This record gives sequence, structure tokens and C-alpha cells, in this order.
Amino acid sequence: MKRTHYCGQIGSAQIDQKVTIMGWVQKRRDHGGVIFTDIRDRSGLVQVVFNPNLDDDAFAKANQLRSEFVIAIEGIVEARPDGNINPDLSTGEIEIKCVDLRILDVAKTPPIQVEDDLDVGEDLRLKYRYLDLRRPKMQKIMGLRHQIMKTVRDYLDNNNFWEIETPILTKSTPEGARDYLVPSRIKQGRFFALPQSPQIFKQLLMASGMDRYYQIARCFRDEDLRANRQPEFTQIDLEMSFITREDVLEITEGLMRKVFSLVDIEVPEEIPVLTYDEAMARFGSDKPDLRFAMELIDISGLVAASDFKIFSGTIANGGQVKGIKFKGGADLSRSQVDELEEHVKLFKAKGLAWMAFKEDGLKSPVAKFLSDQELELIKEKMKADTGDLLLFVADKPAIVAAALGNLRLKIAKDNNLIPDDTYKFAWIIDFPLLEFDENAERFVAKHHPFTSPIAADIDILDEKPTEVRADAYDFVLNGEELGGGSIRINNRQLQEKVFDALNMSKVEQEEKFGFLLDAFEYGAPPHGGIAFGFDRLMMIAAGTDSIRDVIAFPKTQRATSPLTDAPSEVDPVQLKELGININKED
RNA sequence: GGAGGUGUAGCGUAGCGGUUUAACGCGCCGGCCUGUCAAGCCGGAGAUCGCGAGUUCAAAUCUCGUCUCCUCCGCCA
Repeated sequence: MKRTHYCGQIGSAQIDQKVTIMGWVQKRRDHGGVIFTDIRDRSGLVQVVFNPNLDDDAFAKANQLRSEFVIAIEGIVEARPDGNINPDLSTGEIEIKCVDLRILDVAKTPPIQVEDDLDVGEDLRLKYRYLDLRRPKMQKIMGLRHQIMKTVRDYLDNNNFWEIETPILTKSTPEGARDYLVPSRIKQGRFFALPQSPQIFKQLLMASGMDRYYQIARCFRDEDLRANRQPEFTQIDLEMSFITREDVLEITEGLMRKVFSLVDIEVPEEIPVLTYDEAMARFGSDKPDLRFAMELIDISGLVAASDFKIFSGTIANGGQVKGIKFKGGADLSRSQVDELEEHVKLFKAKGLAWMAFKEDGLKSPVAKFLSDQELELIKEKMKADTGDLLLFVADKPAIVAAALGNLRLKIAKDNNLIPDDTYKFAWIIDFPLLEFDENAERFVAKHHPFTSPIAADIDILDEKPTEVRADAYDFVLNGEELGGGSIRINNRQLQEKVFDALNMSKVEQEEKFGFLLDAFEYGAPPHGGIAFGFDRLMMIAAGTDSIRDVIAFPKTQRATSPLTDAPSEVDPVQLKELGININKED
């Protein structure tokens, strides 16, 4: 028996034809004298009818059929009798009268039913992922994932990019995320690291004259998981020689246009470009969600001389006071406002000052500390009307941004202020090159240590390191960072200078990155690139809020696989070969 | 590392100190049924209430601990 059609492809065009389909039993409806079954494959469902008039054997066998049996059906396509057309099914105009049934494999009753809109715990879905993936919804996502991947490849191929693989077993480097390590058997006591990204290799490929490279690359970071973060994830990674930032942005926008057109999302001709400083000032985030306004307003100038010490004192100590306006939020209950205050405290804010402009006047626990004039100026600056609620945080700029930026998102989500089916793209540029890490007590690279400073800022690298801007750019959609990249350093002197600024010793520079520094001495072209979080792209394309929905075999929040039970203990012989002893804590 | 939520038949839930013999829906098993597609009707099986301590005459229900899964903070160049 050889399959002639996919289930979902059969329609009126095949009427009277003999077809052979293969797939899974979705459902059996036994009417005693006639049995209906829905057969499912990747393409959809089709109804098969078993009738003793047609074939006694097949009819008898059909009694044994159960959900998820794998079967082959040979039959004649017929139009359904009048009144029996099912408009909900793409194949609903026809049915297949079975003349031969073969059971290819039987199935136990599945622990989770294979159907969309089944509310089932995610741990079970992951344990029986092969059943979960049979659901049409999941099949659609995996098909879309393939389509997008193919689109990416086609687009980059058309733009002269070569797909080149880079090592999975590579070298642990400082900076960045925690590495996944792989012990070496040949060199005991030494370890490979799985790549956090192909960053250094793609730069070496530029030094190798490959001109344009891309890879749909698996990356590994041993950090805690989130709804949009997996320890093992996929990037669209690309790099170009002899280009400037504008070239990378242009190529990227073209790529995004192709990809999003697959899901009918329009990428505008002009994508807004915000500097990092502007994004932080207006939205309190370097990945602002531009689908709604509620921008942060700086009222520091209005309250610097105020008698309200929480405001004026903070400003005197180099801090600031900013606020957001929750339109129509004045009638929030006290406990609802308390909840908002709890939220900003998550981001280290000490408190949340508020002013509610109610019908019967201003209500605010801080009003009594402010003069009438100050209150009036604040109201004016914030453009507050009756019914509005103003919320203020006074603190260091970084805390104000984090607190209000996240409060803004929470209010918008909780109150449905974010329009559906709206896609707001943005480029964020001019990131700081360095930021001070309080724990490490040194500067760390905001992007990565191979990012080039903007040419004009190179001179101040020594005196004012925090003011140096990086020639880096992030691609943001709906408050999600989809991709980021930069123009890279391509000469040894500047690269060493940046390593120096990161407090990396010459010895360490040589040990960890000597091969890259060497490469820069043999003629490396100016180059730059970008990497996209493919899974996050998929989340948006598939309209899901969990990264696990777009990965065939994802891991749980504890970075384990319920399906395979990885990570698992290994045979002591394996450990011995690797020269590894396990210290079991108590 | 921290905060919050969660766990009761195969699945989703209800019950939240004692009239419960732990209920309901889906699924499963058997019977009837020749036009169903959320098939229908009749009957049935299936649960040491995550695990471990404790309080109590009595614990699915209260307390503590622990584990799982989820969300978030830290972390993620």
C-alpha cells in the first residue's frame, strides 16, 4: 500500500477516485451499523466511513479502532449525502468509503488527548511531547518555524551571505553568561564550552575573507529560565564586511519584512530610531513598548527646591523625580495603589508617590508636603485632568527608569491599554559601551567586549569611560528585544584598549583572546553584524507568550527535560575516563 | 539565591475540619444503535487527595518542612 494523498488535501476534486491515506485515528463514532472515523495527518482531518455493505472485513476491523491507532485506508472519495456536509472541516464536503483498512500500529489510550484547546498541565505536555506535538496547533507552529527558517535562508542567500557552521565544542571565555562545559577525555582536567553565540568565529570568518556570513545557530547559556528564555536557543546570526551601521540596519529590515510578511505583519518603511538615552528617558527601558504612550515625565526641575525632602533630597543627591500618568486611574482603590507600590519596590524603588485627581478634588498622601504652586505646575506638566492618577518615583536615574518603566507595562497590561494585533518596531542605538558592575566592582561591556566605540568617543575612553557610546543597535518589537548587534573592533590596539577598560590583564587577554588579537594583526576588514533571537521571533509570529510553544523539545524552568529526564547521572566508567569525581554534598 | 502561585481518578476541576461511601465534566471499558462529526442512550471501572512530619477525638481540608511545575526579581555580554 502506498499513500496517494494527505488527508487534508482531499476534496471535491477527488470524488470517485480511489485514494490511499495514512494517519492517526482522531475519533471513532460507532453507530452499530455504520462506523465513522476521522483520520488525521499533518495536513488535517478527513472522515472515513465503514459500512458492511462495502467491505465486511474492513467493517469488522474498524470495531477495533481506538484513538491514536495508526492506520492505512484505501477507499473511494464520495460526496457526502445532502445535509451531511460539515462546514467546519476543510474536507467536510466529502468522505472516504473504506474498502481496505490496515492497522499499522495500535496505541494505548493516550494520557493527554490530541486536540486543540485542551487545558492540560505543561509538565505533562512536555513529558508526552510527541503526543502534544500531534495537536494541529503545535504542528502549525512547527510548520511555520520551518517556513520562517527557509525564508531567512533564501533572503540571506539572495544577498550574498554564505551559511557557514562554527564549532559547538569551543573555548570558555570570560564575560557574559555562565558557560555550559564539556569535559575533554583526551586532555583531562580541561573543558570545552558550548558557544553562547558564534560571535568570535563570525569575526574570524570576516578576517578570513568570507565577506558575508550567516548561520541559524544554536546558542547555550547556563542561566535561569524565563517565559522567553531557554538555556539552549536559536539565533539568526549574521556578519558583513566593509559596511557601516546603516548597511546592517538595511539588510535587517529587509529580512524582517520578508519574515513578517509570512504572518501578515507589516514592517513599516520607516522604523523609528531612538537613542538609548532617549528610550530610557521616555520609557524607562532600552526595549520600549511603543504600542501605548504613558511616557515618563521628569518633574525634577519643579520640585528640586520643594519642602518635600523625599523629592528635593533625592535630587540634591544626584537623583531625579519622574512620573507617569495613568489616565482615568483616579478611582483606583487604596489596595490597588498599594499593589502598584509593591510592584515598583520589586525594582528597588523605595516608594511610590501618587496624586489622584478625583471629582471632589485632589487626593494624595504627599500633597500636604507640596505647595499649591508646585502641585499646579506638576499637574500642568503632566497634563493631568480630573479622573487621572499620577504616580511618581524619586531615586537614582537607573532605579527610576526600571521602576516606572515596569510600572508602565504593568498598568498597561492590567488595564488592557495595549491594542491587539499592533506591531511597533524600533531601533535603539548609541548604547553605552560600558557599564559599572557593582558586584564585580569593575566595568563590563554592555553589549560584548568586541563592540566598537563610536569613532568620535574613542578619545574619551580613558577619562570618561561611562560616556563612551557603542556603535551598537537593538531591534525592538512591542517591548521585546528581538535582535542586537554592533560594528566590531577590527584592530588589535583598540581591542586591547577596551579589554584594558574592562580591567582584563594583558596575560588574561592573551590567554583568552590571543587568537582574535593575532587575527586582527593580519588584515581584518571593518565588519559588523547582528543576531536575532529566532525563538522570540517565532513567539511573535505564532502569537504565543511561551518560548516553549515554539521549540519542539524545550526544557522546564529548572532546565530539565521531562521527556528524556536529562540531565541524568552517568555511568561511573564515563566519569573515570574523564577524570572527574563528583562531590556529593551531604 | 529570593518572592509569589500550583499540586485531588488518565486529563481538567469541585470539595477547604465531621451527613463524603471524595463530587462533576472529558476520556476509558461493556451493551444498544445505519448518517455522525462535542454523536446519542444504558451500564461500569478508575483516587493510598504530590511527599513527610505535626495539631486534633477526627485532616484532602489547619500548621511546618520538602519536592514538582509556572510567573517574576537577581542572573541572561
